[in-house]
Amino acid sequence: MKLVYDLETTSLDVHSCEILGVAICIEVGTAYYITFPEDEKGILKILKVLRPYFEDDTIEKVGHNLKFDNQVLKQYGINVKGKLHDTMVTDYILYPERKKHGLKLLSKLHLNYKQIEFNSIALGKSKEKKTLEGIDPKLITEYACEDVDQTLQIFNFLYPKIESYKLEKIYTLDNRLVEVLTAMEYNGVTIDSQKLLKVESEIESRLVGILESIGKFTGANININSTKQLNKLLFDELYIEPIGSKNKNGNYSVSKNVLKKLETKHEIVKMILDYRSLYKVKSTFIKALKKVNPKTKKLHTSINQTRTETGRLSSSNPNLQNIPSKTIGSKLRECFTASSDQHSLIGVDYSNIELRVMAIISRDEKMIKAYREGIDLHKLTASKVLEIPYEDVSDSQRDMAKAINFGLIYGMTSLGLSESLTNTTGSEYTVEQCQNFINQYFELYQGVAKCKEELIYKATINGYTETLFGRKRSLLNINSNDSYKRESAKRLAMNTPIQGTAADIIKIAMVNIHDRIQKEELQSKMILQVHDELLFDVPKNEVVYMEKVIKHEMENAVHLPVALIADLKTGKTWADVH
DNA sequence: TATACCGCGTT
DNA sequence: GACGTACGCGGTATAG
Repeated sequence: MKLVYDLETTSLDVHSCEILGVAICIEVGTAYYITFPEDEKGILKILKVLRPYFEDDTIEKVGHNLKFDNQVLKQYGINVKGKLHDTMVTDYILYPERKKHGLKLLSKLHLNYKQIEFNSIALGKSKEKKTLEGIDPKLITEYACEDVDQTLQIFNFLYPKIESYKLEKIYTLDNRLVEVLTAMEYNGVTIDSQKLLKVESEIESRLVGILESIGKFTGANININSTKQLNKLLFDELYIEPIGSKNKNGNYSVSKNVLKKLETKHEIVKMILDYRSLYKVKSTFIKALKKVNPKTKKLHTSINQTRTETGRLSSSNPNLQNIPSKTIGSKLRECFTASSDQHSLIGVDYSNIELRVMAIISRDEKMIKAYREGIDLHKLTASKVLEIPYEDVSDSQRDMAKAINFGLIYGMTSLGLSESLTNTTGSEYTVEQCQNFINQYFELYQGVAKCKEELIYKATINGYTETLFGRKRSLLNINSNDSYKRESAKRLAMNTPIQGTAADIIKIAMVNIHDRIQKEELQSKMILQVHDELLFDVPKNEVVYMEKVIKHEMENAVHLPVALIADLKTGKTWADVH
């Protein structure tokens, strides 16, 4: 038996919404039984009746976006147990290239059924604030029961495809991850708001200072944030010679890279660059960290499981995966703290996971040997490409090689590499030099060169590319007549297996760590994932044990020809442990 | 008000 | 004419 359910709530905020009703659908043979409490006051009664079923781990659960419903239930003290089948996740696994996986859309696409639209029954002016609060229970009942019925039908339609597309491993992994992400979102992260305000005022005063300096060269109220106004100022009024050509809006690019090249032409350019980076921090990141939930006093991000084409997770409202880490960024990461004085943060990241995956997928002998012998791969690359002894590789030469190694993962072209090298090393590299580096690179790592050709060939035949665990991404443009589209698809044929396999691996580790925490009834909490990094909030008496658990589960998530290494740090703030 | 585009933070 | 992956989001400009 499977229990299918769908909650209707007063809002999308899991920490402050109220449940208006629960639609339940149980499949008995081929007949469905659907119910929904029409009496608003009956909710608690209904939940009481349903609780044993929700918490019964022998009953499998089916739902659409269970991460939401299960958080709401948790808010009501119900911990859902048992195997989860999420139709949103299932559709994503089958069709990751489709950006949307909403229930109504799936109903139309897969069952050709037109569902009642939420907006047609909900009240509210702006579309963000629509609510079911105060709506006739009969209407909600009709709506909710249709939702839950369609969910089961979609499940029955999609589930067999998982097997026929050989996606069982990924299906199990991603659906088990639902429970992990539910807990992570629900836990939230602790923000030191006092410190945040200090950082903000510091930035504000620096911004005021810079604006004053800039004012000496400009008319009254110029808006530095406007690329159009900046064009007028730099190129028309200050007669700086522009670089490159005009974009489709008739402006020259005034991006960071361009401005850096213009820095020597006028002292205002440096000021603009400083202004930009500070303003970005204030307008984007400080603002984001202020979204602490007043009820829980935590910052709750949304961890999206169905938005990327590679299998990675993404984070939004706010995005906590792009909090700066360099220079000024460390100030921001200091604001992410342990939840109390009795807790610590543990930060852990996979060392070079994508390059290790590259070595594994390509079975390149030199790469594998280097990792087995603990040789620094960036240094090795530098020594071979630059034809100098391994011991003589300088830090900047290592940086250069690192950029090449990364470029490889992204499917570098000589032009892209020269941009990147000029950026990361600060000195100029011609396109010809870079083409030479690339040639040297593939000469050195012949297994990688061969693997690249194979992956492209396979994608051409299959129309898709896949990770080590069988996660697929279709590449319809791989045979396109448009060479730009075709070359782009070729890069994806190579990049997706690497990025996606790394994503699969950390997901496996997350599930296993979460299982340990549950089974051993530990109080530690996983609170963030940033692609190759995990962050935990840990009671001090569990620190030593958790360090062992986390490191072990990450390094042993899978067993492959190249070992995985997890570097771990414990401290008070995210800045300490990164 | 909605959409397009630029720019930029992370990996 | 562009020109290395994957994202989310803040800003201005413009269309309706």
